[in-house]
Amino acid sequence: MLQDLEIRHLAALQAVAEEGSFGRAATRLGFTQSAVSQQIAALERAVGAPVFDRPGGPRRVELTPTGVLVLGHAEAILGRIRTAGEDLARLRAGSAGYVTVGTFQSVSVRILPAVVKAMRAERPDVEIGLYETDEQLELIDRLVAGSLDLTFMVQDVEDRRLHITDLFLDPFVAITATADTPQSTGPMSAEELRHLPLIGEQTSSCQLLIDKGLAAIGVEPRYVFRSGDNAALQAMVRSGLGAAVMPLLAVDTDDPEVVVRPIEPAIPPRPVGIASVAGRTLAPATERFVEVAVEVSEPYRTMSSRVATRR
Amino acid sequence: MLQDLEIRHLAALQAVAEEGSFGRAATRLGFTQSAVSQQIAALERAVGAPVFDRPGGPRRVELTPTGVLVLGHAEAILGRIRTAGEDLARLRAGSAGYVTVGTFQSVSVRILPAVVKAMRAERPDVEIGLYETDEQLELIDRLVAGSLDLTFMVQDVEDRRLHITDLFLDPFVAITATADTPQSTGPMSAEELRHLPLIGEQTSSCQLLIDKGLAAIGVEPRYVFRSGDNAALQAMVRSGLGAAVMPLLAVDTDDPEVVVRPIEPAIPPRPVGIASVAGRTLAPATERFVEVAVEVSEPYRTMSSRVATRR
DNA sequence: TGGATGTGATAAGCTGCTCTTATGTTGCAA
DNA sequence: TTGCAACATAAGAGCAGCTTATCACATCCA
Repeated sequence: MLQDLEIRHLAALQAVAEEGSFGRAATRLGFTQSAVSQQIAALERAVGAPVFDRPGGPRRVELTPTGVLVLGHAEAILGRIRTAGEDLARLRAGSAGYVTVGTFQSVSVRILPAVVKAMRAERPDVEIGLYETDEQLELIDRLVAGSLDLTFMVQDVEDRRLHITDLFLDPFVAITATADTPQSTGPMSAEELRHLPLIGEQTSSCQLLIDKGLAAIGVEPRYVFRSGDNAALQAMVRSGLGAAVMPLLAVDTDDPEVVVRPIEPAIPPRPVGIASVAGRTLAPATERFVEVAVEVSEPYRTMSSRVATRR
Repeated sequence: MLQDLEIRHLAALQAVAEEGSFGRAATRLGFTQSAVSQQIAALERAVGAPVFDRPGGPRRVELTPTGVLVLGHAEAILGRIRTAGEDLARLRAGSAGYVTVGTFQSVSVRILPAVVKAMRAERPDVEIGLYETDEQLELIDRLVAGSLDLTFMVQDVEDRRLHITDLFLDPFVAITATADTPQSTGPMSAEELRHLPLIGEQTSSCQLLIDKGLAAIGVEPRYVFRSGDNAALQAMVRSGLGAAVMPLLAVDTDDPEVVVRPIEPAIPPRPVGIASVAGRTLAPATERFVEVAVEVSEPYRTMSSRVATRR
């Protein structure tokens, strides 16, 4: 019975309660008195009891206790609809919303701070949530499952479920301790790599790429230490434990104690992109996030081409 | 545009979101797939954007960001309707609700405690609000204005706006200090009253009734003290300052230091009743309050007839 | 690769709701 | 009593929304 309630009935209830008259309420709503009368009758049928006392004659109609109760709920519902409209307007304008983004270590450190800063400056009401892991498959699973709107990723696989926006090519470089690199910083040869003790990541999607790349140029790496943390890895190199092959993005290039050297012959750079689920509608704020990510990674596009093409 | 939203559309949105399929949602709602498809289309027209991504084929349809937002509001609204139904059921059963009652001093002390106690025992979820004043016109104004559901009153006027339930006749009696009343407690004669110093109320609707009644039996009262508080008044009598003419209900008959005596010839008792606004629908809890008031004042009906008929 | 299956969209037709217009009914006021 | 003002009700017109039937499309499996 209550299922037959209609929003229009609730609006009529509110208007009549405020005006104290079916006729005036009808004028306000743009209906005839008869229509409002029938709407209230329908509402009373749905509710199962009269909502107005009609004293007859020129006196105001007044709410019954039932009417007072229903009006309370009606105003809450009508208010909800009003705020829903405001929320929709903000969502449409992209000025508000949630964006949940998957990320991994090197992006978190080099790219994300600038993206988040730009978004906060441009659209302060957009909330950004982050989820970081170096397991790319987990990022993709979460993206497809819907708990992420976007995720940064390395495009090492084709996945037709994803729509990927390219950001830049991140070349693999070798880093060695400055103290252990007397000669001028030329490229690192495969021959040299073959004999150096290496420091690597824990087994991860990135490390697999590195090993595959090294194998392609005939290097079977000899790891003497592994760490899951890029900064720790670089500290090991700095202390002279060995060299490392890392994606450029993961390297702190401001560190004077290490030398960054391209690898010769180059191994294929990892393409970094940002992915959404193919066919899924994105909120404007989310689409803007992608654009901002493209803008912010502009320097890495030129830099990577500089390093990558220097072979 | 948002005005075209219908509750049925919101229910469809919720069902489809939960089922992940238009067809299954339709089954659940008792419609055909086509109907649900059209309902969602209508909702999307009202909202101005798609609420579902339809991947095509046997995959689940998924909410867009707009859909997530609208669904949030939809569930709030549907929840409101559900709780409205529950509230209505309770109101209908009379097991809950607000009753606001006007009262005056003597009723507050002698009648109300028993009524409130009985109501609380019988319907613990009914809330009772009280408003007390000895200005009867104010009680009636508030009742008619709607800030009171009921009011206790003395029926000294005809008022066609009110619907009055009789409770009992409250006789006027004389009280004198036990110490000053050596002879056995016979009725108080007009002659005796004429010579006694009297203690009276402040000018109030009740005091006016008393003076009118006394005038009718040829007594022009000589007041030596006035108080607005019945207990204070009785204390004055107790201390020997004079006698008092009071409605029986206002007298603490358990006080051994005062003697309660009928007046001879009797002056017309005041009829105590409980009033609601004529034509106004009362909540079941409110109607029950009136019934309980009638039950509780039963002893006063027999007592008043006992005293009043003894003339 | 091609058909079977499952899914949503769309067209057509019909039902029924919800308006409007017109009139009835009721309570108040003069 | 009459007149007025307000809500209720009846009847009809228009249209929204449902059902049936069909299309279009993607996946899955042989």
